[in-house]
Amino acid sequence: MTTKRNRGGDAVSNLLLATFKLNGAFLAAGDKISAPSGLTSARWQVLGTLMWDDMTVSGIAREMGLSRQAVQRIANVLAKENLITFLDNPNDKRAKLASATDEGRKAIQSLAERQHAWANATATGIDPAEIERAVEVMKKVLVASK
Amino acid sequence: MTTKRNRGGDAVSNLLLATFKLNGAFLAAGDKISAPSGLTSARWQVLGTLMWDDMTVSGIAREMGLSRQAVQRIANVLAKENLITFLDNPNDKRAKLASATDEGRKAIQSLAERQHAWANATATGIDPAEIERAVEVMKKVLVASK
DNA sequence: TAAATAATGACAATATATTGTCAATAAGGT
DNA sequence: ACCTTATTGACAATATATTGTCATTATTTA
Repeated sequence: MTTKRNRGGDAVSNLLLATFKLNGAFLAAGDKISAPSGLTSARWQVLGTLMWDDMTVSGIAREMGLSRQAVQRIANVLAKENLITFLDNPNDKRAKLASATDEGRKAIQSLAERQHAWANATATGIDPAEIERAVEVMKKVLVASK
Repeated sequence: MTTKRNRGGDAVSNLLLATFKLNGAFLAAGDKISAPSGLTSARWQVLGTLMWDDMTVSGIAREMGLSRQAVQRIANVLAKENLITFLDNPNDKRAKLASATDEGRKAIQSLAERQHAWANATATGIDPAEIERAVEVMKKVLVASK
């Protein structure tokens, strides 16, 4: 006797497909939005994380849900482009603090306008509460999927 | 005067972050599920698309929302591993039909049990209707984001 | 039917991301 | 203090995915 998916299992499977597609679409949109600033979705995300707080690479990875090494690679690229710098971390000799430079902050700020316009446009015609509920469900599934 | 994100725009931005994280978690889960069959998330997805219908590489890409070349690469790998074959397509001399071999079908079937168990387990404790609503919202956003 | 346009796979370059290993450092438990 | 365990960045190998170009084949349009 084989295990069958129940209604919940089917729903999760459909959520999986929807997530893959939406992920691709969001990445494409992000690349379009960030291209004029010389960035990409991935670099924008890492740089954006550093807008308010200096953080270690490992910390960024945890916050973003990516592997440490993926973020490390991006951070090294950003450092080479002088969008971030690494500051000594008094709390850990290994893990320096990544910190956005003025140039990096400018790059992010120049994106904000386009990002806001895109996000607002994308949301038009959809009940915001609906989207917020969807996000809550996704967070639940995220925890349960592990 | 700069454009500010409204509630909908904020919601879409949060959806974006949730989508990225869930995408990563689903890929990790998929790799775990498919590893015992010698597959990965990506290969499983392409192979799975061919369970019922033979399709061209371009067709698979459209269905999956990936680039043509990404699917082409995976399909070539699957062909090399004898999990799919390319059949002549009477309708198009360029685009052969990718078709799952018996070996490929067996690989997918051996995954089904584990996938069902995972999907059911992931869904437990969450109202299926909630997940279904979330999927509908994501589809709406997918269309709007382009 | 002829010509313009689009779709397709091959090929290549590049970006993104995971996994694994290693040595250095940190953190926790005894 | 000591020892075990965990975290971290460097390095490397590999998988995933996009973008661009090209020649070939299909499709649409005039």
